Amino acid sequence: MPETPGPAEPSLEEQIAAYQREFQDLDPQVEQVVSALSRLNRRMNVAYSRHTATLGISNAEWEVLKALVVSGAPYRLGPGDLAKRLGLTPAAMTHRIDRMANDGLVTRERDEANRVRVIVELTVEGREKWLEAMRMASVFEEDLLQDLSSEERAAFGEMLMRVLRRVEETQPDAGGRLSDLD
Amino acid sequence: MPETPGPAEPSLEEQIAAYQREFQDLDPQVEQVVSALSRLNRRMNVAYSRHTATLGISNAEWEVLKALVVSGAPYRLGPGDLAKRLGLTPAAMTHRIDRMANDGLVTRERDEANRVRVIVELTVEGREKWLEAMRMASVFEEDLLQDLSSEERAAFGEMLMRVLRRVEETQPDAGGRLSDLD
DNA sequence: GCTTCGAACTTTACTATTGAAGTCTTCAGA
DNA sequence: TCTGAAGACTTCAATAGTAAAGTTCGAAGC
Repeated sequence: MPETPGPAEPSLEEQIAAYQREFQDLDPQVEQVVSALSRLNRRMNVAYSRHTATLGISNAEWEVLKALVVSGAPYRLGPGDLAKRLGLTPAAMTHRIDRMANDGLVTRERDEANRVRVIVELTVEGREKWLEAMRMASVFEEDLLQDLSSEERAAFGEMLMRVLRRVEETQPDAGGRLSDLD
Repeated sequence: MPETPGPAEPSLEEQIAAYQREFQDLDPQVEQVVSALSRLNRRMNVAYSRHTATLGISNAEWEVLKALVVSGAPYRLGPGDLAKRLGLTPAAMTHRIDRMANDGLVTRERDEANRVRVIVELTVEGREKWLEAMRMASVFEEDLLQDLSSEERAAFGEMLMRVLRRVEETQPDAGGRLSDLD
C-alpha cells in the first residue's frame, strides 16, 4: 500500500497551521474564515462544471445564460453590458458570443435603432439549457446546506451579506475583472 | 445627469428576485447564501489582484508562492505536486514555473536522487514577496470581517467548515481543475 | 452640412491554460 | 543485462483571455 500517494492538497487545518508558523501576527480565526470561503468556492465551481459539462456547455457559457435570464424578458443585452456583468473585457465577450451564437444559445444582431449597438438575445434553446443547469444547481445547493438548520441558514446568509456589504463599501472596485459569476 | 449609467451588475436582491421569477421551485434562502458566497469570493479575488499587482506579481504566481510556503521549510515541491495543489494541469505548471524561475521567485533543478523528478524551491526573494503579499492580505481580511463580533466570526467559520465538509464528502472531486487557491 | 469627438464593438498580437503526444528515467521481470 | 511498462515532466497544437489599436456610427459644434 502506498504510504502517501503523494503530497495532495493539505487540509485546511494544516494550511492554517503552516501560515501561522510562517507569519506570526496572523489571526487564525480570520484566516480560517477566509480560507474556508475560498476553498468552498473552489469546490462549488468544480461541481458546477460537472453539471454544465453534462449539458454540453461550459461554465463560461452558463454565466452568459444566467446574465441574460436575470436581465428578464425579452432576455436581451448588449455585449458591453454583458462584459460588465461578467467582469470580462469587451474583447473576450465578443469571442464568447461568437461561440455561443454558433452553438445556437444566443442570437447576435445589430440594433437598427442605433447601429453602433449590438443586441445579444437568448434563444429558446439557450433558455432551456439555463433551466436544466438551474435544476441541477438547485439540487446541489440544497444538498450543500443540508447540515444547516433553517435558523442557521438565515444567520449564515445574513453574515455573508454583511461581509459582502463591507467589501463593496471599502473596495471601490472600478469594474473588477477576474473570477466567476454568482 | 445620466438616468442609468448603463445596466451595471444587478444587486444580489434583484438577481435573486429574477431567478425566482424565472424558476419557481427555488429556495430563496439557499440561493441567497450561494449567490452571496460566490459574489463575495469574486470581490475578494479582485482585491487580492490589486495587492499582488502592486508587488509586481500575478495572483497565479502568488498561489505558487503560497503552496510552497505552506509545504514548510525547505520550501520545495515538485511540479506535479504543485499542479495537484493548485488544481492545474502539469503542462500549465511547467510554464508557470518557467516564468517564475525567470523572475527569480523560485529555482528549478533536477532531483539528483531520482533524475525523473524536478525540485522547485522558493528563493529568498520569493519568500519575501509572499510575506509582503501576506501582510497586505491580512490587513484586508481583518477589515473584511470588521462588522462581525468575535462570537459571530466563530459561528461563521464553524458553519463554513460544516458546509465545506459536506461538499467534500458528497463530491468525490477526482482532482478538480478550475479556480483559485485559498 | 462638415468635422470632430466619443461610444460600442471588433480585430490584432500576445499570454496562459488545456489535452494529447513525446522524452527521459527508473524499476521489475525474463 | 536487456526489455517493457510506468511515472514525471515537457512539448505541441488548439482554445480563451487581456490590452491596445482599429472601425463604424451617432451627436454636438461651428
